[in-house]
Amino acid sequence: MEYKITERGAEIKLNDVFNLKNTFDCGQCFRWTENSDGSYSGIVRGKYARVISDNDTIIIEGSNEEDFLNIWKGYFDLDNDYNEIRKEISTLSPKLECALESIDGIRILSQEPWEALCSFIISQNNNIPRIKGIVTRLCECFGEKGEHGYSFPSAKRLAECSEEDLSPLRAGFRAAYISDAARKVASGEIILEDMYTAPIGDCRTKLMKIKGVGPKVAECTLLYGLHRLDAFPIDVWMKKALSTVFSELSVKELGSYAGIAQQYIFHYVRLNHGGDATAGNSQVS
DNA sequence: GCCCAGGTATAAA
DNA sequence: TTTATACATGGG
Repeated sequence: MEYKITERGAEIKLNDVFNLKNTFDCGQCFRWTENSDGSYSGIVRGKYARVISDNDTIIIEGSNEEDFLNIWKGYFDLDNDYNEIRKEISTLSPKLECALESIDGIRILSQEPWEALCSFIISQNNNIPRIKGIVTRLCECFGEKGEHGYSFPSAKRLAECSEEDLSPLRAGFRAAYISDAARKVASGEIILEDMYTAPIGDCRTKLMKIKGVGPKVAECTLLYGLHRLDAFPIDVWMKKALSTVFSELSVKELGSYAGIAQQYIFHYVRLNHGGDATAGNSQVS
């Protein structure tokens, strides 16, 4: 990865691919919006950027060098070479090899831990358009207004809210879960930042003390919010597909890139099983 | 209208 | 330990 800073922003030359659509619209994040020219706009840690993809170059418009190094490089996981990761994973199984080809250029974002936790609490038994709507209203109601939009509200800010205060979100039964998560994080009962390095089993256990956080939300929080590539949400919600399509694989075999592998598997199953990711029945010879 | 959403809490088997 | 249901809301 090489980068240079121009008046336009940060320009990055990659060894691997960065497919914006596959990355931003796959359900790992809910705050990026596509522009009419195929670029995407979003706000991370209160900083706005517009991302443009041009072959092996991506441009993070609006980023200076400091923000590139402190925010965007880590957020977009630019130090990881996904070609190398793909090679490593693809040796495990021919079926998995197909999965890897089916969804090229996806990257696992390293989102803000609290935003990820909150977003995936909202995501349960919900669809992506509505998740985005609730998250948008959450930011508009309780985030800080900047030049280009709102930041994601802090746990502290949300911990101050009653459930009635959260009613404009129209989050349904999830409002109580958001409150409980905000209180536990704001009080220090749960320290998300420790989970970058703590044993992953301990992280799961702690996260699941929050009301409304089960195995799936916990894994997603770890994968997308703490960049734990060893987290593996697919293992807990897509057992059928995993057992029928990739029965020969285990999380252990997928190694430290289990999270990335799960993204490929998810898209493969969606593409090859009529969009029903939970089906996984008999279509594999 | 009807079905259901990359789930979870709760109450039974 | 596994299996069934309710849950708030609204997208398609």
